[in-house]
Amino acid sequence: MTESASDPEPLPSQFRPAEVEGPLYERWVERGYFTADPHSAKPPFSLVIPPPNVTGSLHIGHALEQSMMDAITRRARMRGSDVLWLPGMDHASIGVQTLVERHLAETEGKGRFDYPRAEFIEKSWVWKERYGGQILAQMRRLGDGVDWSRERFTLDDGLSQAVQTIFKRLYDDDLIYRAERIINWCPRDLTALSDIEVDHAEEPGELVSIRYGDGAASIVVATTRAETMLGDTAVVVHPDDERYRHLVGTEVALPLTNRMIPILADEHVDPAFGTGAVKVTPAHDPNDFEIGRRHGLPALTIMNERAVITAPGPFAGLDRLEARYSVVAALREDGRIVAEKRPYLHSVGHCSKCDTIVEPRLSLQWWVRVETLARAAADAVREGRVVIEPASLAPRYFQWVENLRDWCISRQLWWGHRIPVWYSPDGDDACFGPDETPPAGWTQDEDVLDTWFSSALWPFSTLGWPADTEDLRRYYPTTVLVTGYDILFFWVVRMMLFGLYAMDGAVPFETVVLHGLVRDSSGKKMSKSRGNVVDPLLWIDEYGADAVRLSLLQGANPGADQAINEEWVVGARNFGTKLWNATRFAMLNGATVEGELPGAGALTGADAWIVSRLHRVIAQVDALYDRFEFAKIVDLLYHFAWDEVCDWYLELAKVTLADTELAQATRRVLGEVLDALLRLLHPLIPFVTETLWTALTGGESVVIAAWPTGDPARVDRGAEAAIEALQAVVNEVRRFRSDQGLRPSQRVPARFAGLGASERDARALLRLTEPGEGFARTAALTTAGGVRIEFDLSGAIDIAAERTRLAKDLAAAEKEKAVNSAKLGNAAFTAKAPDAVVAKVRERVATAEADLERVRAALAALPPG
RNA sequence: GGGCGCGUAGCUCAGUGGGAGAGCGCUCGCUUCACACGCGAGAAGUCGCAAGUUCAAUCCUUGCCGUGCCCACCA
Repeated sequence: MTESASDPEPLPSQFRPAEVEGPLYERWVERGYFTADPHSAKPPFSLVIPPPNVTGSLHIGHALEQSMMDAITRRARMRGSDVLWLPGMDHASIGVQTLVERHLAETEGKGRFDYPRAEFIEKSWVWKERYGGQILAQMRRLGDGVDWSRERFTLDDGLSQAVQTIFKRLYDDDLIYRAERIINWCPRDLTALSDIEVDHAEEPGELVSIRYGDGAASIVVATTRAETMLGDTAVVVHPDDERYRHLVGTEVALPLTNRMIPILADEHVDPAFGTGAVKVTPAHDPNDFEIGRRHGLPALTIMNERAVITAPGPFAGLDRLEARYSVVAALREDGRIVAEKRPYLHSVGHCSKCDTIVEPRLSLQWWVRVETLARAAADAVREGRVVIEPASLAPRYFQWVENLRDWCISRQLWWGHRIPVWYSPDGDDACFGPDETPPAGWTQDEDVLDTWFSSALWPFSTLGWPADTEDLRRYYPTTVLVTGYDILFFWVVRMMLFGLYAMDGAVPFETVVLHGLVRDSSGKKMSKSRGNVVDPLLWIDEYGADAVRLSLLQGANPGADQAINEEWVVGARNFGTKLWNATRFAMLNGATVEGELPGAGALTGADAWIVSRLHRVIAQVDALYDRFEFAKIVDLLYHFAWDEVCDWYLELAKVTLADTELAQATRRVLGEVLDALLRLLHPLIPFVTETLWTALTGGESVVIAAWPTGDPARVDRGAEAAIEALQAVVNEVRRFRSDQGLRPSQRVPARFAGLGASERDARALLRLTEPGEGFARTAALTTAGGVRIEFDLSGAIDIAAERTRLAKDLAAAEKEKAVNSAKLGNAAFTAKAPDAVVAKVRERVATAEADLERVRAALAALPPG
């Protein structure tokens, strides 16, 4: 840095995000801008962060989600609300436990069961501190205006009390129960999983057909899981299936064992599939379990929790996949394999955390009875008490909530909320609340709760529930929830279930704003295996947080996935630089926010125009915020700032700034427009706007500045029309100059007719000088406004090029006239089309005729040659 | 199998029953006194295909093709 202390420039020549973002953020936090005040007279506006899992670091999707929330809350704050954006993290029970186990295996070579439970949990807390801290640091880098004084964690004391309280309430209401059913079991993580923690994938397997029994009493069944036959307790056929009618009620010998099993009839069977006969393994298949229950069949468990065969015999001790191979081999040897289809493509469920093939397992677990809760959750949305944005995603919500099955909430894990049920030595069970003490000698259930159980309480547990706190009364229901559509089922639905239940029918949030997934530049899903994952922090380091935020919001169409690419971020960074230079120019030229802005009638030319445009834009931005249309908000402000303010207004201001009479008004308008523009952009790009706004206005912080108000009285149609006419002339002449190969710097003499007060502006923008002595007309240009411009090109004009271009214009105008005249000639059109449409077509014919006129005149004015 | 969505410029995406748009990329020109992370000019699309409704279809309806997602089932 070689800048001298007397450097007259109020701003350095370039914005350096890395140097200013950190200090700016810490100042905002220290000054308490983000701290909610329940005693404030302002209206409350609240939202809770979807708590990131403490499994690692933030990804680009978090950056998008938090950019949206930050924009929403910063604007709400500027609009005069008492804003609470509550931050926190989720303990992510199975997610973290899996990672900790993996970490311990790598570092200490030990498994989970090599540690006492308490020690394992201790190690998990160490993990939480490490990665949780990383996540919080990333949120600060992004600029999240969260209330750090209210940060929560799903496993902290208060939230644990909330979990225990609602568990007991549900238990007492008979909405939580314990039952033995088939659940999804991960043989590696050794825990039950809910349906949505299982990912299904089409995979090649085998379908083998096996003959059970012999001779006339035999029946052929097909299976993809031959090893489960060891636990078969029946064969079922469809009751109407003529092929097997004679066998129903008889028994058949189960191969490889000495057991006789019944052949039964059940509606579940599809006679058209396979042989129409199904083997039934009630302990290892959910459908078979239901069949078994209907017919009172025994359920034989033939595997242990690690999916190793326990059924006595030659297969005992084999893993399920080894057993499958061995069982088929043994059957083949017995001549019982009738058919084999391999590969056979079918859907296989995998543990969403460790990818192990899940094993349906008969198991005693805790369940939430969802029927009544789900009905209330559906009603709340149907009745409009909760609004889903975009509305097009509401069917997804209903599809889920209306087909919800009871929720398995117990997990055979250690990291999480332990189930608050105790058992007496006699085996009785009872649930105890946070302030109750179980009788001596009773022991607590070993299992913990599904991580989503505590997440479901997040909108009110974080505010102090079950205590009747000031925060809870003021900030519940929360105003808006921002989250990905992919989490609708996991989280949003469950918050609805529990929120309505715990809060006596009060919804957890008034609006759900759903965003899509951030994908790579060609629209592919980001994944570690593809190697196309981008780390938002790397981009923040290189281009600044504002650039990353803006590039993400620029693509954020409601509920839709978006592609992201480094080039997008570069473009967003460039926009920040543009703003920087525009503000720098304004300040170097005495832009001011002091004093009253001259009234609408007192402004002239470009000053009146840009103020008018500003107020239109403010109104449009407000309307777009109401629908959370971030991509459109960015588009609108981007083009207003770049095209209108920078490309046109600043250039026109250069003219008036040189005029002693007009300069003062322009300095004030410059200050006014940039002040408002920076406020409008602040929720999107907080750092650069803060730097520029404080420099421009001398104000304390744009964070606490007022959001601009659109004033219809400031809209000046006359001023807009005048500048539009000027723009038409300037564009036309620029095209002429470019076609003619005239250097931008070359000053060209020209004579105007018909442009009036804007002539000086046009001359300045176009570098046209007054005609001097000996001005000889060599070319004339007329424009749509009836303006005529004559050039003295001293023979330098490329007449052939100009003639070609004019011929092209002529053809376009002729076509335009023909097309629209034809419409007017169509009686059906003039009779049935709305008057406004007909009038518009008439106008287009008139415009085309005028264009024809001027192009012909221009052609005629061309010198021969 | 059920449901939802998408197919618009080279790429990523907006959009509307009545004149096809943006960003990036591309071409040409420019050290024009805020900015080359810039300025100016320009090229580029049978709006997936077909039929229908309509005075009028990129937009509405139906079918087809392609593509993505969600749910269920897959013995």
